[in-house]
Amino acid sequence: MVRANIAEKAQKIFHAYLENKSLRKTPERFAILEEIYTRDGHFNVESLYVSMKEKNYRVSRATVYNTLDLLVDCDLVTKHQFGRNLAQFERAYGFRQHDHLICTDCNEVHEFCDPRVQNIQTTVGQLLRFNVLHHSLIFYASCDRENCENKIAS
Amino acid sequence: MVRANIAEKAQKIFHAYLENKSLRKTPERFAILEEIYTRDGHFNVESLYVSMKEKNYRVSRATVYNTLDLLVDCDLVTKHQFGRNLAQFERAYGFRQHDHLICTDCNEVHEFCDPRVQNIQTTVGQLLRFNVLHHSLIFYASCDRENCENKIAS
DNA sequence: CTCGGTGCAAAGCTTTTGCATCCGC
DNA sequence: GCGGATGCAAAAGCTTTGCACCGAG
Repeated sequence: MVRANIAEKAQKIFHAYLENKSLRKTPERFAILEEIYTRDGHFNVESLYVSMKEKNYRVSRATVYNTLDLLVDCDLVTKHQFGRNLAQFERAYGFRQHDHLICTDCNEVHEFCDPRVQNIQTTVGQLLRFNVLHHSLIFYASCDRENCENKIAS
Repeated sequence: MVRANIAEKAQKIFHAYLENKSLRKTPERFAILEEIYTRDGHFNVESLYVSMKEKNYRVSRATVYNTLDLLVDCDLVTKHQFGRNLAQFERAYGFRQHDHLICTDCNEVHEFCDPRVQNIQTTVGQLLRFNVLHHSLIFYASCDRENCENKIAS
């Protein structure tokens, strides 16, 4: 599935979600979703807000926050709490589920996928008698500088 | 090892750390460490600050933040970023390494331990050629209310 | 005696909130 | 037209910073 189709499908999912929850299908909401699916990788509220402002789109931070909450709720966007006071987001639809490794030297964020995480999730859920909905796994690691540069380049 | 010994040992570790880094062994620093090892479970900066104020100990928030950074650096305290803008901390010395499951219904924090996390850490480290120092694994789960009450009681 | 560490308060940053206006339904 | 949604700006909440004073080495 190419990116254009993914973005299109995401719009349909969002439309259905809003319909189902009796929420209004405002142009701002769809514009924000489109902007997100046009971007690559991770982003934060401020960069998303600035991007839209640069395109002369009239939005407020409040609307961006509000819409992101909705998108997270309908699983089109994932929210991460990597740093101290900066929430990071990323697209969640049409992209393989993965976890993150953060370089403590250069702060680069790398992605990885290990099926065993799912197994642990199942085991722990049964053990504690909880229904695990989702998870966050972050590895904090160091690298020698040159190795790091390679990773960034790739 | 009983708690008193753990706290005592932690004080010695901190003393050695400060010595090694040529940092001053101020009474505030040791008072903060003691307060932490006296408490149970998780805490945040504000609650720690209030506790010390209630005991009529003269400290400032700035010093609490500063000291916590040092304690995290020498592995006596672990820092978590559970919620949006509230960093949580917990003692790290003399307590088994574990991960967390957070109930999305009542926000209770439960602990669990699964050795397979270590295996994944090793695998991913080798794969991405990083030296993984530590990790954060959080499961977000829901419970039926009654089950939740039991967990809180235990 | 020096200068790192502290207390206090102000500033900084991200996120939330109040209110008048706007527009989807 | 009604009531939810938006934009703007002010407020809130956690954390950091500037500065004068204090006290560990």
